[in-house]
Amino acid sequence: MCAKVVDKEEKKDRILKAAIGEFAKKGFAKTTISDIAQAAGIGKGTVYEYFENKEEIINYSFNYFMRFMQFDIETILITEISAREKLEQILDLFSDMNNWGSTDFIELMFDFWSEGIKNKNSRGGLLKDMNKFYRSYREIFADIIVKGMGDGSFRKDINPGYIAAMIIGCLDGITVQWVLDKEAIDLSEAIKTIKSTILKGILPNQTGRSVKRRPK
Amino acid sequence: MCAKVVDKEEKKDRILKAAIGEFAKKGFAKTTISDIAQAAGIGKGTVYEYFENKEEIINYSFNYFMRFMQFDIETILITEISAREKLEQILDLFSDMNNWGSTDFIELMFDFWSEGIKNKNSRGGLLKDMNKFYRSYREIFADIIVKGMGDGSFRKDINPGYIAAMIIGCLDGITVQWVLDKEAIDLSEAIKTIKSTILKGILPNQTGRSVKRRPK
Amino acid sequence: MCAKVVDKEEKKDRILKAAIGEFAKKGFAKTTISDIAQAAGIGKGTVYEYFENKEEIINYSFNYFMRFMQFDIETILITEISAREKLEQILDLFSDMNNWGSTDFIELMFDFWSEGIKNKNSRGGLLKDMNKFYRSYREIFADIIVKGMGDGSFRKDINPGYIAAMIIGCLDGITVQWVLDKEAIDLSEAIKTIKSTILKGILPNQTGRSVKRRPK
Amino acid sequence: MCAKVVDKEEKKDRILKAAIGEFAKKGFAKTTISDIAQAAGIGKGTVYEYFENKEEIINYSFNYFMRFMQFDIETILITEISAREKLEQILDLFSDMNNWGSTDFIELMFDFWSEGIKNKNSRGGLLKDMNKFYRSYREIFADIIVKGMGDGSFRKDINPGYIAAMIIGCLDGITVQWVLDKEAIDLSEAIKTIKSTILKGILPNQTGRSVKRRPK
DNA sequence: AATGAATGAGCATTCATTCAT
DNA sequence: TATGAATGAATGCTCATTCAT
Repeated sequence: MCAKVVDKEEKKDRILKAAIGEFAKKGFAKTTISDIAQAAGIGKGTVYEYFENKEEIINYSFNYFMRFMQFDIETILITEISAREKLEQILDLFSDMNNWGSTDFIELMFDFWSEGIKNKNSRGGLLKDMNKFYRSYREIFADIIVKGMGDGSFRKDINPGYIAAMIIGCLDGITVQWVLDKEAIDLSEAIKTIKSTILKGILPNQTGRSVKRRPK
Repeated sequence: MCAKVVDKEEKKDRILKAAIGEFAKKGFAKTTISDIAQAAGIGKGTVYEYFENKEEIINYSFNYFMRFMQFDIETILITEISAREKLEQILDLFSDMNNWGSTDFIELMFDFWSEGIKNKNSRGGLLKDMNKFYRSYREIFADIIVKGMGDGSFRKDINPGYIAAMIIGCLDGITVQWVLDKEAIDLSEAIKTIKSTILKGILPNQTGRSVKRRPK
Repeated sequence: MCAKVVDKEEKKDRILKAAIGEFAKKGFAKTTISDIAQAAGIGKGTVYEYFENKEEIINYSFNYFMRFMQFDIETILITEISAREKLEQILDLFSDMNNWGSTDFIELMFDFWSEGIKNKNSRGGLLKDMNKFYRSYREIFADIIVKGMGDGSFRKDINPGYIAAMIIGCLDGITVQWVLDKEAIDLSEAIKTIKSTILKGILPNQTGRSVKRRPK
Repeated sequence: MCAKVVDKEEKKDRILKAAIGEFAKKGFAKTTISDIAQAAGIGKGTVYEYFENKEEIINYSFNYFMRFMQFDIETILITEISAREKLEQILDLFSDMNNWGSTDFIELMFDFWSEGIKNKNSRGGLLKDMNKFYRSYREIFADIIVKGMGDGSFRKDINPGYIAAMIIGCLDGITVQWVLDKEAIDLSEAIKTIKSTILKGILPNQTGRSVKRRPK
């Protein structure tokens, strides 16, 4: 009776975009399918034509969410600069969050963590997606570290994977503190500290000079 | 005048303990008041004799939750050891989480973050409590840093508060990654990296000694 | 675009009718949404598709209730008869209540009064509706009185508005006594008394003269 | 263990007085046993030592309620004045309600009517009490009417019982309208109208003048 | 395909009543 | 007697999901 040719993927995207917007505003729990449908400009029932249930929307929305969170790391990665500079520039990117109008999207991260871990034992793809994301993120940092280790910018006795995990953890963790208590934490200042401290931690001792000065 | 005598505080505690247990298992959203009552071995209505509503239980449970999370930092703090050693020992404590049977309680942290931030605009005491906790935690670390800076163990050009925030953030952040993806992250290994990297980042350049030995 | 087509107003009416029936049987307090849904032959949740909450159902039901209570005054009003005759005929209508199978609906009036006054301080529309009804009712009677005053059927020294309020009050009040204690009050008899007493009260003095002037 | 000698009746009264106060403030439905106990300055459980259940409190409270409503009719009744004057003075008493600080107690009447009629089919004593009250009230008025009929103050062709019912109904009914819509009804003015209209309705025809003009 | 009307499982919360002390 | 802690039945309301159109 009612037929229409539709780009299914386009519409799915539209719903997801709407969902993320609502999720950011109210969190998963307080966002209803109705909210999402309305935000997407479609009928409530239509949502179920594209997603099995609310959980699936949440799961799918993670990748969409990451697009909002994504900093333009790519550009930095392909630039011809030293590993150390790459690292520094990427870290600097995070200070930008300071200038976002609201931290709604960042706060949504809490919901994803919570939801993801709850799906731990289910077939749920969310945790898998989240971990895929974290793993690839770690890899990016690890690659830089490895590169730096290779050209002597960084110490040789470090484990690139864990340094990567640590850097990401540091950023996540400081973001948590900042989002929860903006009065207590100045994000830029915090990231400056992270940058310089971690760099000192992975840069070779006294660089070449000291080695030269004090050869064995 | 002659009524059943009950240690209200003791009972409140019992309910809270039961609540935390249920929350850890199922998260806030999926834990019903009935669950809590049953876990506490009391009637549903009784819960409301001790708490206004579910939200209040959640709020109160944070402090209870922290007791579970609390590592025995106190002992380390009062021990007569160097700032550096204190720092190292405290960080080592976190590796213990590895040996906890389940990470249910740690995962609950996600719910607290999520719930706390949702109360952002309400009079809700949860966010306040969480921030109080984080602030005092930062202070503990900052005090150690300051001490270390005073006795020359640590560099003088660092900001103790942000170093503290960074350490805590690092631990939180790495815990997140570990909890989400235990296969990818070995907690002990990660903490070793954090420990050594941050220490290198805040320890003074080995310059002092070399300078002495080789003054200009 | 292609959705179930429902006459929302028709359905709202159906729910209201069911609600009124339940209310009449059990009163507001003891009527549950479930009762109403069941009586309307729909699901509990459906009720909430049409009404915000129970209070709204009560408020809306007043107008519906009045339809049950409404006597066919209109017909009398448009008939070409004297003011006095109109008044008498309208009062006679009330004797009809005698022949209603049950007084459940009349008794419901008590609930409306009680509920309406409780909404006194809220934005609640019930009291407003009730007062609107009473005001318009008074106006109807007042108009008749004024007409009768104009053509000399009624005394000139009476206040039509208060006479109207008195007549309505009389009817309400006698109904209360009758409903509460049918053994003690014979409605028809009571209304006869009201009719003749009030008429004597508002008819001009000296009926005797007219009899003399226009003897049969 | 806990013994105390108590005047049971005195305490029952205290509870009833407290109950009526709470009922007037919030109505039956919204008044909890807790409220009553607190207002009476006793424990919740103690209430049940004196009353079977909430319904019984309501039932018993009617007589208490009437005490608040009672106007000092007695004084007027025993005064040596004419029947007509008695009637007028009693009616005037009702104008006093105007000066009561609040109409909470009057509004409670709605609850009693509603509750009373609901007990219609139960053994409930409330309806019985209410009817007893109304019957005795009618009797008081009827007695005055009869007296007036006897001494020629009032017409002989009236039914004292129904005139009494009508007067009381009039007062009840006008009070309802006034309580619901004080802006629309001026109680004193309304009672003036009632007084003069009913009096004209029951006073013998044509007063002295017509008699003088057309003596038999 | 699209829709939104219909639904009922599920939950937080209230409160009259009981009963151990 | 007096009490208030304990209780669970009862209820209003929400919302994910279904399905007739």
